[in-house]
Amino acid sequence: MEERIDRIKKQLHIAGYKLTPQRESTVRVLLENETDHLSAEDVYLLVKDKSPEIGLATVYRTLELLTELTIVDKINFGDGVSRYDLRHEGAQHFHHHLICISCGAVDEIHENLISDAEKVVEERYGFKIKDHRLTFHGICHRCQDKE
Amino acid sequence: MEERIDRIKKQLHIAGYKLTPQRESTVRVLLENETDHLSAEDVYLLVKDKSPEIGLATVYRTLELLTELTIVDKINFGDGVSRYDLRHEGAQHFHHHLICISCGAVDEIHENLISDAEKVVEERYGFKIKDHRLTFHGICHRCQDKE
DNA sequence: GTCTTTGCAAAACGTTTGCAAAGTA
DNA sequence: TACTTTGCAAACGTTTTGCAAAGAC
Repeated sequence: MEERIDRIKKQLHIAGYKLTPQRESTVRVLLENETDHLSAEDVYLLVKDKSPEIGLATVYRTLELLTELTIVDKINFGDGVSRYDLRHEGAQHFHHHLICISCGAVDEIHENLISDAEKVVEERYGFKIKDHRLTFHGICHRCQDKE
Repeated sequence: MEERIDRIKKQLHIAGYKLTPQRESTVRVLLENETDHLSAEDVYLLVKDKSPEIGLATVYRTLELLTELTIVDKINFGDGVSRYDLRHEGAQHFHHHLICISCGAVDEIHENLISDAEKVVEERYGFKIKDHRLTFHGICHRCQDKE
């Protein structure tokens, strides 16, 4: 936890930014809820519990900054809000998501499922890949068991 | 063109809806701009050229309806607007996208690049896939040539 | 003292909704 | 007639912005 905060602090400094108390609170909330997919509002409410003076705009600005530095990834599951997901330590690729259309759960897949696809895209389409988004929509194993 | 309109008309009728002039204009715009990735506003402006009386709300309602019937797919490239993409005739899977972070171009890939990944997801994660979204972000071949 | 960051409120933006009028079977 | 669809304007929810105050180096 503390090492990860430290590393993020360094990343900010290198880019010319400070890890202010508000930014640190925001980062901590993201770290403590790493498997969730929090919206800016979600983050704001959680940060507010511990630092009630924080403003929503600051949370938005912090999330934008973290996105720029690829510390978090901004994702959109099509429900009208952006969600923010910490990029995993040393992961060169953004993980994939399984969205259950029955219960709404969002599960993560951390193994790389598309290295073959990437090869095709780079070689056959001459496209230099920097990032990707892969999301499956369907029925999760829990909802299938219920039936 | 006309056959595709007819087929969509039938799909609407089966589901209990009519192909009104406004809906037809909207569908025509989508067909005429099939490789683009139009936002609701884009569609509205194009429809307005030919049918100036149409309202933006009608376009939104039509696009929502077409999405429900899986005639179009609603996609979100993370720029704050939903875009609408005609599902290809007989395509059992939604196509993939290459987004150039240099020039903003969005290219489509119609071959299925992720059948292996889908197998893994279904078998190893017990997830019943209904749909997917795969987008690559990077530098397109045109921008690479420019350098 | 300069430059960055913050909180607040207002504004902006895309999208949805209520409703009365128009259209359709 | 009963039901669907439309256009308009207003409302909505999320995100961004202007600005003066506070903070950091």
